[in-house]
Amino acid sequence: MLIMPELPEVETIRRQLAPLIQGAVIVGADTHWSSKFTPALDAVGATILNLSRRGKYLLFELDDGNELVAHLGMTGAFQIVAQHVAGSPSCAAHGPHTRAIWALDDGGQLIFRDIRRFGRLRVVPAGVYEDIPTLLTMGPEPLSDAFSGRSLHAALRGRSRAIKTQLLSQRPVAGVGNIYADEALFNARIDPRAHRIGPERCEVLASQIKAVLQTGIDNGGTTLRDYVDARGGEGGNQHELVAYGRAGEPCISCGNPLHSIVLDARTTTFCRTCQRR
DNA sequence: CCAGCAGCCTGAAAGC
DNA sequence: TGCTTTCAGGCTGCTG
Repeated sequence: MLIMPELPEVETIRRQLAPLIQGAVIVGADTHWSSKFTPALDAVGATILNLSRRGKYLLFELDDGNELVAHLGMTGAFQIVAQHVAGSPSCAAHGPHTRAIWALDDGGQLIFRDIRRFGRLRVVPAGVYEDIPTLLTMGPEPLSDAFSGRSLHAALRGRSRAIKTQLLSQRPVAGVGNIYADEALFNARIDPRAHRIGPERCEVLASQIKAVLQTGIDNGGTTLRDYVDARGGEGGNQHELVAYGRAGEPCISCGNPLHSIVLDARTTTFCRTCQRR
């Protein structure tokens, strides 16, 4: 499975998973040996009260005052195995890419798979993110009123890096990754390498960030290759993409071929004609 | 404080 | 055909 979980994909997983695990007691666990995943063992004994999201992070609220913080990295995915499974939970029993498994009191199991192991699991006191710098310094939720053209412009002030790099840093706004950054910048007609964005263009960009993320959620996320969500289904947002993954194909606005560059080690697709610095 | 960048990973695709 | 190389990229942690 290849997935690229940005805010819409994580939100889709959250909505599907939440009703299946709320109120469940974690009665056992097993993890991959890496310290990226072993902290999952610390959740054993707790009850899952709620599942929320901050940017691209999933937050499992536990009844002992702690929080299980999950980041899906590039290829992470959650799945519920509903049928009763006898014996201790075992990652090895669920294929080569299972990195964590939690046994629930109803006999089911919550499974975290992650082929490339870019994901990470941690248990921290609720809301205490001192050891998770990206979460600690994360900007406002893009679909909240706290994020606006004004807040974006203020966040960019005094920074010198390219606008796309800023967006991916999670600091001006939470949850934007490579796909939706390219889409929003295309729709806002802003060159991803632009360094200075005035108040008016920040208004347009903020509006487009909200729009592409909301559309992504409405479509159940973007499916690349054989990505599947928590239900094993696939999203439909890939059919809406106008920039990401379309290098060499005609711009939907001017018809010229879209251009591809590498910006901060990330593939970046944009229109040289329509998008201005 | 900020900018820049190597490193982490593995399967798919491309190259030879 | 089969082996090797390249590519994908969110975040962390180090250096300057």
